[in-house]
Amino acid sequence: MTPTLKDVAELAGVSRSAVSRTFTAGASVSDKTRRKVEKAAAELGYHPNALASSLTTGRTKLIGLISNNFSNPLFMEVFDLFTRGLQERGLRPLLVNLSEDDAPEDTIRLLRQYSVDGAILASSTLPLEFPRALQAANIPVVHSFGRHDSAMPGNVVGIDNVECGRIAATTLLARGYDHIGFLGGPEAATSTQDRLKGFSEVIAAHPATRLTTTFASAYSFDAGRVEMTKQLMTDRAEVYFCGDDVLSIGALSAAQSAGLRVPEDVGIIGLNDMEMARWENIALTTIRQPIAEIIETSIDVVEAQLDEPDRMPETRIFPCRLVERNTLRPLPQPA
Amino acid sequence: MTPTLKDVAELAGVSRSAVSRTFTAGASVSDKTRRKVEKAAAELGYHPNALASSLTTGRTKLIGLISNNFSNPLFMEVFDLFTRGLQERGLRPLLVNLSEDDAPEDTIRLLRQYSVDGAILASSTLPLEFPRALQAANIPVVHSFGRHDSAMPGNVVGIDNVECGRIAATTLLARGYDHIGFLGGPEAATSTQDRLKGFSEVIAAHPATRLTTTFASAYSFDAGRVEMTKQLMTDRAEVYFCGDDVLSIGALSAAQSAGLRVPEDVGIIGLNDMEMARWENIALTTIRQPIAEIIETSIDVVEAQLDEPDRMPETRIFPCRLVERNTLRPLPQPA
DNA sequence: CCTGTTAGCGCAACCGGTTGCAATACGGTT
DNA sequence: AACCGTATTGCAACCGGTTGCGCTAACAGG
Repeated sequence: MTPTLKDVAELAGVSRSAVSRTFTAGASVSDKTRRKVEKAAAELGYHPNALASSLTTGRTKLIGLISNNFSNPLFMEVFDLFTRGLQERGLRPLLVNLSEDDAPEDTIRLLRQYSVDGAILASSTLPLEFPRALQAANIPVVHSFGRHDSAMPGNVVGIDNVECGRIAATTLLARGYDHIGFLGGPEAATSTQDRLKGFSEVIAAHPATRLTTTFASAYSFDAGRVEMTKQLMTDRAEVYFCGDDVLSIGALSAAQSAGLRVPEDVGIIGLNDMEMARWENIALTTIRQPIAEIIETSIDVVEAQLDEPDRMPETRIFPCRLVERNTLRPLPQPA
Repeated sequence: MTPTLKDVAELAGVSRSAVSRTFTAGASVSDKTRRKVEKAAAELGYHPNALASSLTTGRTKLIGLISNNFSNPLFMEVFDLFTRGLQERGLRPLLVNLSEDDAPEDTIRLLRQYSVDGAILASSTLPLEFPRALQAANIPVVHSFGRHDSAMPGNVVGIDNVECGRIAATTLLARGYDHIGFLGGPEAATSTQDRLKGFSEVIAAHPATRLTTTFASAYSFDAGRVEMTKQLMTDRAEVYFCGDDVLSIGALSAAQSAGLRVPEDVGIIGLNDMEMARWENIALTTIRQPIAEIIETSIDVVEAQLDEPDRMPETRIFPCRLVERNTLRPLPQPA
C-alpha cells in the first residue's frame, strides 16, 4: 500500500542503499542521485518508516510520557507543554496513564516493547520506585515535579517543596494568622511531606502559633471539599495552606457553602498557580510553580541523556514565588 | 542489551520460530517446548519487541490520539478516558497536539512514519479536512465530538448539536426570558454553527423574543470573559447560551466582576457538564454531553475498523440532557 | 508391523530499513 | 596515457521478529 524504499529505488534506478542515504542526514550521496531519488520519492509519496529504521539505528524518537494525574486540570497545561516541546524536537510522546495499582515492571515492559528512547515521569505523587525502576532498567528517565532521591540519584526537575512550605508559612505569619491549618495532598506523596516539613519548621519557631494538620486523599476538587468540610465542622483554623490549587478551590467551595466569607472568615493559600487560580470568581492567592520552565528543562535533560547515556544524573530545582490575589487577609499596615 | 528472540532460542535449545510461536496466540507449539521457552524467557527477562513484529504483521497497536484542544480542562477528562480505554484493549495512544497552522498532510506523514493502526480525532473544532484527509489516506479514523459530513461519510461519534441548540432555546423560553443571547464558540467550528441553527430555529418561532448573537474566539475562560464583558457594556441580554462550560465560566466571572448577580441579573447556560460545572462556587446550569459513552464508542468504532478495514463508516449520535444548577432563573410556578 | 494422519518443528525468506566494506567512478596530476 | 586519491555506489548482512512450507516424529487404526 504505502511505498517502500524498494519502490523508490526501482523507480529512480538506483540501489536501496542510495535511497536510504538520501534520507539520512550526513550520508554521502551525489547531487545527481539525490535529485533522482527525491523526484521518485515525491512521485510515490514516499516517507521513510521510522519504526523499521529504528530496528537498526536503535532509535525510535518515542518518549514515554507517563502520569497518574489525569484528573488534575493543571495537567492539561502540563501535557500541552510537553507534547509541544517534544514535537518541536522531533520526538513523539507515547502516553501512559498510570492507575493506582500499576507496578513499575508493567510500565517498563511496555516501554521496552515499544523501544522508547526515554521516558518522562510527570507527577509529584508517584512513588520513588518508579523513577528508580526505570533508571535501573537503563531507560533514560527524568522525573518532572519529582523529588531528589539521595538513595539513588536520578534526573529530577522540579521545585524545592520544603522551601515552598517555608514561603507559605512566612506569608501567613506576616499576615498575623495565629491558628494555621495545613491541608495537604496525599500523605504518602513526597511533595506533601516536604512541604509540611518546611511549613511546620517555620511555624514551630513561633510558639504562639497553633498548627493543625490534615491531608486530602487526592489532588482533586472533591477531596479538597470533603476535607475542608470536615475541618469546618471541628476546630477550624483561621487560614489553610492547601496541597495545590485544585484542592484549594475545593476548600474554597466548602467554605462558601458553609456561609463563610473568604478571606474575612477563613483564608486559603494554594500552590501551583494553575490557570484557574486567576479566574476572577476564584482569585486564589497561591505559590507559583514555573511549570513551563520545568517542562522545557525536563525535555532538555532527557534529550541530553539520549545523546549521552552515561551522563551524570542531575537535579534542577526552580524557585517559586507568592502570587497574591484575594484569598488571604492583607498585610497589616505599617504604623 | 535487552534479550532478543535469538537469545531465548539459544538458551532454550529451540529454533527462533518456536520462540516466536510461543508468544503468538493460537500458534502451534507443544507444551514441552512452550515450557522450555517460557523458562528461558523468564530467566532472561525477555519480552517480544512490538515494533519489530509490526514489520511483518503490519500491526503496531499504536493509535494516533489527535487533538487541538489542549487548553480546555474538559479534555483532561477526555484524555483520561481515552488513554484508559485504549490501554485496556492493548492499544497505545500516540499523542499529537495540533497547532492552528498544522496541515493534515503533516499529520498523515507522522502517522504513516509510525505506522499507526488507526487514529482518533478528538475535537469539535477541527476543520472537516482533517477527518477527510486521514480517511482518504486509508488510515482508519474516527472523529469524536465531530460532525457528520455528507460530502464524505466517515466514522463520527458525538452529539446532535442542532438538537442541543433546540434544548437550550426551549429551556430558556420556558423560563420566560425575552431577550436571549447566543455566545458561541469559534464561529468557524461546525459545532457552533449547528448549535446556533437549532437555537435560532426555536427562538424564531417566538417572534416576541429577541436574539442577540456573538462568538468567542476560542473555547477558553479568557475568551468567554472578554466576550461577555463586551456584551455587558452594550445591549446585554437577560440570559446567554454559551458555547461550552469553560466559556460559561469566563462569562460568569465577567458578570460577577461587573457587579451583576447570577441568575438574578443575568442568566447563563453552558454545554458539556464538565467536572468544574458542578463545583459549588460555579454551579453552572448546563447541557450534559455523555463524554464517557462517546469515548467508549469511539474506541469501539476504531477497533472495529482495524479488524475490518472496508467497514462502512458509521455515525453514532448520543442524546444530551439539561442539568439544572444555579445559573438560570427558576421555572415559573404553575398558577 | 505397516500405513495414514496430524501435530510440532526448523529452514529460509521476508517485513522496511541501515551500514561496513569492497568495488567503481571521477577529477586532477604528471 | 597512466596514476592516484577521494567521493559514490551497490552488495550483502543485519536489526528483531513472523510465517509458509516441507520434514520428522508420534500416534491411532487395521
